[in-house]
Amino acid sequence: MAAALELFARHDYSSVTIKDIARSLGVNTALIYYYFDSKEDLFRATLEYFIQKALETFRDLERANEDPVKMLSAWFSTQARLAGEIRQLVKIMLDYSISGGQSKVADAAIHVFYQHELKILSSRIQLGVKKGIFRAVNVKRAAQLASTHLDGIMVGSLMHPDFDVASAIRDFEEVFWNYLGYSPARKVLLKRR
Amino acid sequence: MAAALELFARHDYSSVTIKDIARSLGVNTALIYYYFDSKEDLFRATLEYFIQKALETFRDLERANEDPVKMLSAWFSTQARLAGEIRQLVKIMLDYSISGGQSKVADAAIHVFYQHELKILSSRIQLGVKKGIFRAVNVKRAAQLASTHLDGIMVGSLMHPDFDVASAIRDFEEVFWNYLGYSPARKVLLKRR
Amino acid sequence: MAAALELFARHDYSSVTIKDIARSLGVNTALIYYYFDSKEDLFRATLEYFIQKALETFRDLERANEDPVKMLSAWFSTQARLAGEIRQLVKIMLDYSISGGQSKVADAAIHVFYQHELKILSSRIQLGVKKGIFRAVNVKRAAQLASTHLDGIMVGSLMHPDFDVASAIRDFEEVFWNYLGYSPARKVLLKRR
Amino acid sequence: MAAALELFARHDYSSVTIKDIARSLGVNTALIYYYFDSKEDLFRATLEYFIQKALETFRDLERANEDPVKMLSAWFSTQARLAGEIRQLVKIMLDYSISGGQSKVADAAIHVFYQHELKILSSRIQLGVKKGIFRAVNVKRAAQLASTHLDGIMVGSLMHPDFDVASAIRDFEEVFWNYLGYSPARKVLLKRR
DNA sequence: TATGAATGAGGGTTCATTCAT
DNA sequence: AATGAATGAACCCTCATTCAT
Repeated sequence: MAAALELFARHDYSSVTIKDIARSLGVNTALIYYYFDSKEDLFRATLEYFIQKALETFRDLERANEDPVKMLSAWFSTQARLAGEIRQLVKIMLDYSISGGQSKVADAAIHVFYQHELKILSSRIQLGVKKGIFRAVNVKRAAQLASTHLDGIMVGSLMHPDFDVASAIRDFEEVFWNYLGYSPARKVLLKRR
Repeated sequence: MAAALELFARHDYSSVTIKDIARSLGVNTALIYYYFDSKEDLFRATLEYFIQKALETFRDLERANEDPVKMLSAWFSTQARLAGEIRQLVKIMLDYSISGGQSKVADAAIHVFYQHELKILSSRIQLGVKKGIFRAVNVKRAAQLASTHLDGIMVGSLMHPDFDVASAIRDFEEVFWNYLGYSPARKVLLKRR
Repeated sequence: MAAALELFARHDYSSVTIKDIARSLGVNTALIYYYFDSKEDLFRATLEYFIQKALETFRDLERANEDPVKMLSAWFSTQARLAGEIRQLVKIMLDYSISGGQSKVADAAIHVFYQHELKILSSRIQLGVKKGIFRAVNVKRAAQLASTHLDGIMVGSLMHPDFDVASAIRDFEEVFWNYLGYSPARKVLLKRR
Repeated sequence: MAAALELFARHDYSSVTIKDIARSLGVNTALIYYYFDSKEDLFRATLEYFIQKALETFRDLERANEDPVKMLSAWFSTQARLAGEIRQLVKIMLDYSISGGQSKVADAAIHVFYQHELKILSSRIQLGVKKGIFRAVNVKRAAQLASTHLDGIMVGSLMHPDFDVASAIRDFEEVFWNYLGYSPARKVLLKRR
């Protein structure tokens, strides 16, 4: 599945052949069919697997950071650190969505993934609002905004080879803190190039 | 090219066959090759054509609105109004980028498209800053931010069937005005659901 | 379809490849798919086509011979003369039946074929009985008997390379006339080896 | 081999996979190769085994019935009783013959099977003729006739789902006794529906 | 005796593309 | 400008068979 992700993330679903995947693993084509029912099944399994992995990362983030500011901050830096992986995931989710996903399970996985992301962001923003750290924004809308923007960044990096993901995330982070009415520590801002 | 766009926007490049396109036009497959060198050529031509069309729209926007606030406002509402078309365009640009675009001309077209969008946004934001309507933000960064977010919205609407593009644009618009240190006219805010 | 029949009659359905058929025609494999939806479609079309052709032969037989004895006599000699073709047809009908035919149309064609054969035989036997040429046999049973035996002969010739179809038909013919209580012209019997 | 027969009799040789056979036995595919050299070897072995079994039945029949009428009568009723098994056997012999059997041993087995059947029938018909029970028919031809007709019946039951084997056998039996110039016991005829 | 994993060969099918008209 | 027919290459998938254990 890692090999499949690698390829599916670089080319579109139809361009990736089972032979490509097998070759990249140094195994026989037929072996793929020993483990997966079909190309689509492999794709779906890969999608689900890496969605689960990403969810895991999110959950860890949530568990490790009670404090809203710290948590959001960690979320941004995780997105920056794992930009490569996340871009891959976004890319194959896009591929799947575009080609008119057939699998209920994969549909659900994607949905759960975004719902979970929103939930994590919402809950901490909510907490921040309640604690008076943030101003009284519409919590759901704020979470959606962050999630959507990160998608935009991933897409930007897919389309423009010289897109600077790290900078883009920092820029948005600044806007987002500002939007929440929170002034982040100076050091973060000083770090800026 | 319109027929091609329609299909390329709904499925991925590889899934769309020349036969599909010919059938949707009620003509013979071979006829496509009378007008285009190859499938890729048709795709490229389609891409370029609709990029040009989009650029046209942008240019009209620019020409019609001298005032920064009006222009940005018009830009947002155009994005909302033409969301369907723009999403199609974003989608095939994504497809093209992902499959590792080979054509210099298409690459250039995509580049020009985004550069132009940034240029329009930048120039008016700059003007607003100079006029004292906006605070002294980093102009380029602000333009990039808006462009990126709109991409995120388009992608969101590609992936989530029930994604509310209009709302998402309005939400971001609010954040963006806020970021620019500008308080938009009341009516806009009152319209909010 | 003639080329397909030739091959389907010699080997089983699964053993015959589309490539074989294309090669035997000196055309490209893909061309087969220009005319037929699938291998199965080609098989079905072939089956139906040759069943129709066989029915035609039967109908001619019926039309040409009013007299019961002449008609049955002609039927036997036609079976002998066209043994090669009929064996092919029986063979692919067997193949189809065995592999659990899926097509309603083909099922119907086979059914119609046998029903028509029975109808022709029955009607003339009936006439013979009415005219007092034959004894009062159970008409349907007699027709079924002849039809079944001819199938047996075709199968025999499929299984045993040295099976003498002509003799077998003559032998059965004698038994059949005897069964109908009719004494055929001497010359027929004198022809015997 | 019983499992193989079951499958080979229901579908054609090529359609039955080793995996199918293994699965129907609840064992691993590779295990089949522990006992048989190849798929063809398994098929051949199965064929030979069930031919031997059928021969056994014939031999028993021969041994148990000295009297020609009783023996032939028993032969017919055995064919009716074991129609299911015999049809399976005929079917795979057909499959084998059609696909151009390669194995000398299997060829020989099929040949021996039919020769033996003919021998049994011939010898008893001969005896009946000598004893004056039957008229002076051509013994070989009479045996061949019965054998061929039974094949026809089996084929009929393969092709037509509602083919009534028992009736067909009874019908032919009547014709056959008539042909031999023998009037069977009344009870047999009365049994007719 | 039995299994899971692996392979090579090939089959059906599709599709971009071309050719003749 | 338009079409029907034809082709070559490739792709997904299956299957008999083998290997290591």
